[in-house]
Order: sequence, then structure tokens, then C-alpha cells
Amino acid sequence: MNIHSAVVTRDPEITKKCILDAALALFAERGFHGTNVPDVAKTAQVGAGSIYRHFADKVALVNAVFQQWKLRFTEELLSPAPDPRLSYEDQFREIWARLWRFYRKHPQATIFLDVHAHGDYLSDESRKIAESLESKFEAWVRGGQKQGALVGARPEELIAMVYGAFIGLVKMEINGQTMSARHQESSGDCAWNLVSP
Amino acid sequence: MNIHSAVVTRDPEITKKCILDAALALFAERGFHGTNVPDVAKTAQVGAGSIYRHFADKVALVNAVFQQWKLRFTEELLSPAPDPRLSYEDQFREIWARLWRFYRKHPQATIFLDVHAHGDYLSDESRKIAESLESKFEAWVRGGQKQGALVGARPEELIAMVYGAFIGLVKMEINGQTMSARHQESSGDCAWNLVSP
DNA sequence: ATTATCTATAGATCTATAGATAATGC
DNA sequence: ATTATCTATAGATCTATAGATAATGC
Repeated sequence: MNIHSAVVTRDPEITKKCILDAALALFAERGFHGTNVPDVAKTAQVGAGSIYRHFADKVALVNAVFQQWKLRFTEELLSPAPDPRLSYEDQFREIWARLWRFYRKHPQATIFLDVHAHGDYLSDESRKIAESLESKFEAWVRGGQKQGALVGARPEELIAMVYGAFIGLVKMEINGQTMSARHQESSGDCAWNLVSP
Repeated sequence: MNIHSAVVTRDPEITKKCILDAALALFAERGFHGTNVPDVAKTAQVGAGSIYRHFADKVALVNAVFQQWKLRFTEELLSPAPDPRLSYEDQFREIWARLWRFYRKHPQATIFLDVHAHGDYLSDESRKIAESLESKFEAWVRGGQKQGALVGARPEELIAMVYGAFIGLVKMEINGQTMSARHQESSGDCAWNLVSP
């Protein structure tokens, strides 16, 4: 059945990585339901069947992408933790700068994580990872509140507003208004005012 | 072919409204590609064919929903304009309160407008309506900046951050953390600090 | 005669699998 | 002998249409 095939041999892990990268790009741009598996295969330059060798189904694939990038996002934002000798304002600005750095390095992942944050196809494992990131941020906020360095709202609220403001700027940029380094910096002033007491 | 049919007669405008309401609910919950036309018909309690009598195709339907609610959102947020005799802080708080009122009255529309803000299925007409709302907000921001009552960033940036922060809170609430009237009020303090000079 | 509605379905598309091919390892 | 890959496609699903039915208006 496979007369013309040129089945190239390579490390299966490379095949898997190609699939994950292609899935990230297409899911970020078109969403879960807007992306079909043959297109992922074509973008990854693998056969459609190979995707089902590495992932049980399309839902498992999107969860693998989600978990990979949620973990990496956590890592790049919170490891190493901002120097605790810094003022909370400076720690906050460090995290704000890391958000922008993450987005510059991985724009597709930033969009993917926002778009797929609440899909009903997310597994319990994926949700657990998201909650774990959330609780790390909440701990940081509570620390600042105890010192009176952050405003006394519920930590979830402050996180939702700051991250929401960041995503708002990202979407604005994707819509055509670029954010220069200077704009990123001054948006940090605004974001700090949001949480400062 | 239609032996058992009970073709109920009613005002075609009511049929159309039922379709638009059903489409709003399903598109908001499952997104454009995650929603299929027979499900919209079932939710609207009409035959699938009736949808294509009122709308050219699925894309025309989502655009009709988008335009209806984007216009209504603009109306409810900016008409009547906040009393210009009020301080800009009080005008801002009035708009913030209207945002929450819109969301409480039309939670599905709030989600719909966020999820479908940048879909590639949006028509030029839909985009024009979105831009027109944006420019009304920008004019309001420029007015405040001239008086030194709002921080001097680009208006698009301030709008993106404030609206992003609001959407962040809405998503947080949908995720389980309710926002009481008191929380809405105090989140307005934070949001005002974001844009205050 | 026209208009609105319905059900049934043709045709397109998408997911997941079957089965062939080739490379690697015992 | 096992494992990874491919192409082709079965079966499910989805969009949009065809054609029947009924109500309204001239």
C-alpha cells in the first residue's frame, strides 16, 4: 500500500517534539476545535498516523501541549524566585519583566495558555498543574500583604487582574500596536499601581 | 417527506431572535468551531433548515451575534456618557460599575465578545464596529489625559489593561471565586490606581 | 403566489485505525 | 521480533441544501 513511501528513520523523541511544536502553533492560532489532526501532521512533517502512535487521541495531544507549557511558564516566571531581599515593588517588576520575556521567547505558548486555560477537554492532571502554579503566586502575594507591601484584596483577584492586564496588552500587540521595551517598562508602572497599597 | 411535522407559525422575527439567543449561548460556551448548527437549532427549538433561511451560513450567524452584542455593549457602557461634571475618577468608577452591570445582565455576551474578539471569521463590518467602540473609549481617555487626570500612556494600552483586568476577574469568577458587590467595588479601587497618574 | 418552516440527506470534512513498509535489536 | 513510520480509508460528524408542508396575502 506504501509504494512510494520514504520512511525516514529518526529518533522517536524528535518526531514527538515536532508534533508538539506543530500542535502548539496550530492550537494557538486556531483553537482546539479549529485545528484538525492532518494539518498538525503536515505542519510537523510526519504522517497523520504517527500522531496516534505518540498520543492516544487529539485530547491527549492538547493536554500534553498544555502541561509542557504550563510547567515551562511556571519555571520561567518563578525559578529562581525573585530575590527576597528586594522590595516587593522590585520583585513585582522582576516578575512583570519575566512575563514579557516569556512572551517574546514563546509568543505562541503565551496565546495557547490563555486560549486553552479553561477548555472542557483539559484533564484533571492539567487542571492540577494550573492550580499548582496559581497557588505559588498566591503564596507570594500573601507574603507581600503580610508586610503591607501589597494591597489587601484576595490574592486570586490581584493575580487575575495583573495577568489579565498583561494578556490585554499582548492581544493589543497582536492586533497591531507594538509594545517597545519602553512601553513594557511603563506598563509595569501601571501594573504596580494596581497592586500597590 | 414531512408526515409528522407540526409546522408552528409564528413571527419570523421571533424565530430569528431564538436562533440568535441560542447561538450566543453555545458560541460563548464552546466557541465558534466547537458549536455545530444542528445544536444551535435544537437549543433554539427550530429546524436546522430555518437557520439557513435567516442567515447565509454559520459565519454570517456568528457575525450577526457579534455585531448585535458589540453594539449593545457600547450602548450600555457609554450611553448616556458619564456626567462630564464628575471628576475623571468618578467617571471611571461609573464605567467600571457599568462593566459589571453588563456582565451580570449578560454573562454569556461578555464571554462571547471576549472569545470571539479576534476570530478570522469576523467580517469587515464586524471589525469596523469593534474599532468604532475602541475609538470612543480612546477619545474619553484623551480627554482625561489633557486634564492630567489620567496617566499619560497610549490610550489603547490603558484600555487594554483595564478591560483585560476586568476579563481576568470575570474568568476567575467563572472558575469558582464569586465577586460580591463589595469585591466589585474594591476591584474598582485597584483598576483606578492602574490609570490614575 | 409567496413565505416560513420542517425533516431528511448529499457531500464535505475530520478522527482514528488498518495494514503495508522499513529499520533496529536480539 | 519489535518498533516507528507511512498512506489510505472506514466511520462519524458537520454544513448546507433539497424538497415537502402549511400558513398568509393578493
